[in-house]
Formats: sequence, C-alpha cells, structure tokens
Amino acid sequence: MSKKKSIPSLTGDELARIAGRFKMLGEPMRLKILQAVCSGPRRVSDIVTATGATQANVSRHLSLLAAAGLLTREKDGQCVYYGMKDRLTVRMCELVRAQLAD
Amino acid sequence: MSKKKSIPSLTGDELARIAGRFKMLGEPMRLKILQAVCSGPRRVSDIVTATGATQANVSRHLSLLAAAGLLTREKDGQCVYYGMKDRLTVRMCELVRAQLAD
DNA sequence: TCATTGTATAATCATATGACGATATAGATA
DNA sequence: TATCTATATCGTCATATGATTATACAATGA
Repeated sequence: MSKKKSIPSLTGDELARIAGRFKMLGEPMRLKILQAVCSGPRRVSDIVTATGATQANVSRHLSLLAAAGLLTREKDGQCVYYGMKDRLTVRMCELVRAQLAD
Repeated sequence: MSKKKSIPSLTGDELARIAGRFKMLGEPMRLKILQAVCSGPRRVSDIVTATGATQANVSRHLSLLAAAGLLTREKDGQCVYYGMKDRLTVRMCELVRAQLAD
C-alpha cells in the first residue's frame, strides 16, 4: 500500500499545477537566472549582469519565480537578494541534462 | 572531482534544450496523455477516449512527445501504440507533485 | 476498386507571454 | 527636500502555440 507505480490518476487541477511548474522552468532565460543564483543568493543587479538581459526582464522573471515558490526573496537596504528555495529544481535540471546527453 | 554541485555553467544551447524539455511537460493536456500511457502502451483511439480531447489534438501532442523522445511509437496494422520511453518523466512528475503538496 | 476505420496533417483562430522602453516606487545620502 | 541608486511595474509589440475543423493518408476488408 506504500508502493505507488507511475502517475496515479491526477485531477485536472493537479495536472495544471504540475504543468505550471514545468512551464515555469521551460524558458531559457529563467534557467539562466536560476543558474546565476544556484550557488548562493544574488542581487538583482548582479543577476542582470550575469544574464545580460534587461533589468526589467530579469525583474519580471524573478518575480514569477519567487511567486512560484522556486526562489527566496530578501531585501537588504535598497538591494534585493534572490536565492534558490530548495535543491529540487537544480536536481531536475541535472536529470534532464543527463538524459539529453544520452 | 567527480562531485558536481548545482547547475554548472551551461551553454545557451544546453539551456535551450533543457528548457525545451520542461516546456514539453508544461502543458496539462500532454501530462494527461502521459498519464494515459504511463502504465503501458496505448492506442491513439484509447488515449483520445481517456483524455476526452479531440483526435487531432491528441495526435498532434503525441507526435510532439514522440519527436522529443518522451514516447515510443509502434504501428500495428492501422493502430499506433504510444508508450513511455523511460521512467524519468514519470519520476519528475512525481517529484514536482510531492513538492507542490508541501 | 470502393468503403470503412484509425491516424496524421493543414489552415485558421485565439490566447498567452517574453522582450523592450518608459516610468514609477523605495531606500539611501547629502 | 533634492537626488541618486536599485528594483518593480506598465504599455506595447511580436511571436509562439494550443485548440478546432476539415481534409488527407494508410491499412484492412468487402
């Protein structure tokens, strides 16, 4: 009774939530941002520099990622630090990367 | 030297590939289709029934999923059977689901 | 060959969303 | 207050893509 195989009948709502999380990870720019913060919290301005994207665009993606629960957000003076909320996201990226490498 | 931490500097091409895979999983209808075939290969017509979507729509998603390497495709007479290529996809869905459940 | 069934493709529409520029807000500093 | 810096938001545009309808293609059988 503890062993579950495969994806057990998920409700439409659950499917939408899961899909939403995958969709959140389905943008190269967002992965680039995650890459920039995965070794520790970073300021927005540093993430902007690291990604080479516009500040507005980075800010928008950061907001989405934080709202989705993937990033932590902490203010320090005028700066805002974003960091990984947990390691699962990074692990999933590694899994996919390994799989794509065949 | 064998231990890698976090996402190591990925090229833009790698990021795009990884994002592409996540995007593929970022549609509720596709997850619904995966759910329909995750316990064994199924005919298109059965997947259509299971999902309640139109045949054209299901066929299109199946083609995309197979082209992305997530599904196997096998013809048997006029029927076409689609099945999971490996278990990684299902495992990732479970991971996300568990995480969303907090 | 013709009809039927199962699957794939094409044309179209509607919607979602990523990127950009301009601007607004918040905090620090003089 | 005035102003500079850091971040967030708004308006707009362009593009991508999911859903639908209609049609094409393929395989089987009469």
